[in-house]
Amino acid sequence: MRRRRYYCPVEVTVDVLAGRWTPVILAHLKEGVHRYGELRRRMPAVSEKVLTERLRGLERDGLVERTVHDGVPAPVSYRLTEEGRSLAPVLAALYDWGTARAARMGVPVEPVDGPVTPR
Amino acid sequence: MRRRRYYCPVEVTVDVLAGRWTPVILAHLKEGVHRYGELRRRMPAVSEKVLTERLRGLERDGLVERTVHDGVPAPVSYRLTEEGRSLAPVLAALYDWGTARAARMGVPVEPVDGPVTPR
DNA sequence: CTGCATCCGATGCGATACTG
DNA sequence: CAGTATCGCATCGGATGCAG
Repeated sequence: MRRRRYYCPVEVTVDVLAGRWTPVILAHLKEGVHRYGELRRRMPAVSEKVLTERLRGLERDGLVERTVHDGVPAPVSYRLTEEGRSLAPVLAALYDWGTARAARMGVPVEPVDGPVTPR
Repeated sequence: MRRRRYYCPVEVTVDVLAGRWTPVILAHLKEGVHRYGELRRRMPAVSEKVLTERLRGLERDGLVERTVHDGVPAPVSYRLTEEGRSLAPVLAALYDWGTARAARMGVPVEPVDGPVTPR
């Protein structure tokens, strides 16, 4: 973990989900196994650098598993670990509130490759 | 909102909850109205600068309401707005997962409910 | 008590170019 | 296809000092 002492459980969660894109990556992986390129398509606004950095960090924290498959070039897939799947309620809550907030604010949300529907 | 386009509802939520301390502040306010000093006591690791910045931002985003009471010096209290209270499921999920994660990792979480702990 | 002002380092993030 | 390497800006956030 990053800090010595925690005074609220929320601080623990925030440490793991830190960064602008970490929760978004996990929300997509919650839907199933995804290739690197699939994640890129679903997150057009994130740079390759940041996407890779976050995936490495999530791997280090034990939330995501990286698998290199046979093939040329070698396909790489990412999936949630058991620990990562335990975040499902958090990710669903983030998703639901974002949906409602966007509706209240009249802000459009345009998923790529069809809806990214949780659950 | 910060960005023009959203490709996933989670991005909307993350924009509002951005920052290391924002979710923690909201989680404390979810428990009830709090004075500035009470928030300081419950969040010993955050600086006054950041706490004030976040509270102002949350006020701007319509999640928190700031009230100056009579008295010298004037007491100031903070409470969630209706929009802020709509975050309750998100905050509860963050809290619950943090609690479980800390237990799995053997990391202690020590809430400050009593007197001030000086830094 | 509740803050604001200032400084400043650390980190996050985006853009671009390049590679096995 | 799935990354690395590099650069530079922006933002975050901690420390300190001061004020009404």
